[in-house]
Amino acid sequence: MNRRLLVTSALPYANGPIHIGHLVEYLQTDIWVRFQKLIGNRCLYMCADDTHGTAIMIRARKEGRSEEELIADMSQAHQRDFAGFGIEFDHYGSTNSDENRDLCGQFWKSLRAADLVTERSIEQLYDPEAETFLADRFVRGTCPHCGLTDQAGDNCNNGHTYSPAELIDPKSTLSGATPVLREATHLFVQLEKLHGFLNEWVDQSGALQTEIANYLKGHFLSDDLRDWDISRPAPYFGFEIPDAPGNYWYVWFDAPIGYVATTQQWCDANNEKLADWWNSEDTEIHHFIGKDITYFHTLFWPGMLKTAGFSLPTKVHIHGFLTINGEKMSKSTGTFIAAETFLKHSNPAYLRYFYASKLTPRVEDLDLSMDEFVDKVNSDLVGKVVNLASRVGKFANSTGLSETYPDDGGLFVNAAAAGEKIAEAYEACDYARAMRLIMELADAANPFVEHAKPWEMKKDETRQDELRDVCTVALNLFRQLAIYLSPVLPELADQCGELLGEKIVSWDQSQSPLLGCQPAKFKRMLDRVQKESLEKMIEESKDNAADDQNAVTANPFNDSDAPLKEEPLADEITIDEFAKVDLRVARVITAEHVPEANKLLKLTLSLGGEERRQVFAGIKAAYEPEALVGKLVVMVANLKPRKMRFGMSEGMVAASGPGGADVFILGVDEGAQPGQRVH
RNA sequence: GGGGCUGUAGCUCAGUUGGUUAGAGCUGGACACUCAUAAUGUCUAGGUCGCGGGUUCAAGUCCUGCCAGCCCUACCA
Repeated sequence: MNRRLLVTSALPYANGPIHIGHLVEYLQTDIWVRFQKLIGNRCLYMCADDTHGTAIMIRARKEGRSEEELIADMSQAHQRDFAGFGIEFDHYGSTNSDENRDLCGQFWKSLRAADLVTERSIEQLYDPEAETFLADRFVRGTCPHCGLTDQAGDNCNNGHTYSPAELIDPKSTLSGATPVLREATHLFVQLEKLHGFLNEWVDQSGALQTEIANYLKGHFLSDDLRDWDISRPAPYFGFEIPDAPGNYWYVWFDAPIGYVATTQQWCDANNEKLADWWNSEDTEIHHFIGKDITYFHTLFWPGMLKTAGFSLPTKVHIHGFLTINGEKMSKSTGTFIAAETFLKHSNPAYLRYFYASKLTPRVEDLDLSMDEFVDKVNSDLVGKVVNLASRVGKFANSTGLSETYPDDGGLFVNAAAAGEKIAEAYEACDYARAMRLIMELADAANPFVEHAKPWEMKKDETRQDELRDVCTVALNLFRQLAIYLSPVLPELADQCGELLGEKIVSWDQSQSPLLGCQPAKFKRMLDRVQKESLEKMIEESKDNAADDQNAVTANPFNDSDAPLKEEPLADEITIDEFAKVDLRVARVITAEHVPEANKLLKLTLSLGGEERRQVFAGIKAAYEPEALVGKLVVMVANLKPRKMRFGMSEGMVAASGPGGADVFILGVDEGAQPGQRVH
């Protein structure tokens, strides 16, 4: 009996482009959906752009255009990237749609009716310049516990946690303004009232991987569930709450409802009923998400669905993050690779196969090692699979395929039988296992050609029937591989279909051989990965990141680019070379004018204890001597002493600026000790 | 600090309900072949299955204690 499946991937946020980390999820989902369709299940793949929230509002403002323009562009870019990787949605929507607004209203009414909504006033930092409330990540300042500067709004690098209101000298990252504390009324969902339901769902439904169920039980469900802050005061880019004017639904309220709204749009266009998909015992709902958004999808979302009377997820498939060469993706090392950049330099089929070969049903991070990537794609895909077709393709074009399937020592039957296990692996999202099983078949197929020696038959007029039989076997074994791989490599399946004149549309085609047909002229199917192309990809990603960095960090403070232009960066040095420069913290003990000098002050610096250095510094126009005494400065302590007209200068005080009155001595934060080295 | 996961050949991993000399692919070495995208085939090398106890006729496989790595979360599990 055929199943009905509704499948979603998390909605990508309209604040940035798709990168290869995102693609783990969309490819995992796409492969699953293609597999389901191939085995004959009715399956819809729904996705949309997640468009609301402060970040979008701010970005649009910065770019000087409306939010609608921004999200329209972003949606187009996202869909272009997804299409480039062969990710095929049945419908791609947007959370900023009429359908979504209506459905949000419907969910909201249910929450009200169930008496789950409560109201409370909270204090939050407010940016008076940008005229908006600030989420924690939009505030930076000094940690109230340890004094570290430029720390995030809720925790510092030393591991202290605090509320943004406690930050010393807080600054808004949006405008650079000092935020003020303001009170605002927020609406909350009392999730605790659904505690019993959630306990049971997490424990009994089978919708969650066991490690996730354990995590939820230990982490959240063991205690009272906190109220969920579900509204944001104006200004906010989103939907205004109908019965609470001036308040907007928090982006995490309307985002998952976007799954339903997108289905609604698809239904309207295809003359189907929403209830058949979101309110039916006969439809399974499968969400694919990353581990970072676990609790939105496993606590709030089921709670909302339950309350509003929709079907609960049959399964929430949670995956880990992508690492590259064992490390987190990083802009500076060029491993933060945009989908677009990847497509420019490489073939999406490679990434589809590589991810498939690494994905398991567990919540584990997936590592993309460049060397492994090259090895795997070249030896598995090209060496074993594509090469199988390539080595008999030309012969087959002249011989055609036999009318009856020849004796192949049981290879075809064996591979047909393996289909069941492979299908089970796909179903369970254990693609790594599926790929392993398929490669075993490829490993068995190649020796057949080797031992049959078709090239000898080719030269002998009397052995053309034998040659045709070998081609028949080899191409049918290849076709089985192409069918089994088609969820991962749809293009290869198409090429196989073209070669043999029968499109691959169903898993069942793997169970019986194709006979008596005339293969088309053989065309090359897949090139080997060039390592150099990956290197170029990484180089370009570095450049992109550098551009980004400039765009992002320059903006909020409006820093000019003139200083850097006037004095460009020096040649790169190694850390060893840097280590030769011994910078030390020093305290200014005395500072006096040098009568004969125009620009110099004579300083005595202490490196702690009895260590003293006399330094002449060209800062007369910028600093009064009295103001310097007692100050901590940074000096170059191992600079070769230089004899000046006024005496020996035994080092340099570090300062920036073009000179004259514009000189700025480097200070050191409180707590530093004279004599400490600067690393 | 707490929770979870992992630790098997140089690398990536399989090892079913404990049962004969622990497997695959890649890499390395030797040879062969030439149909094929320097692809392929045959042979071969390489492991005290993280370490120590225990249960058992028998443990990579079960129990226990350590050690290491990763992930999550932190004066709340």
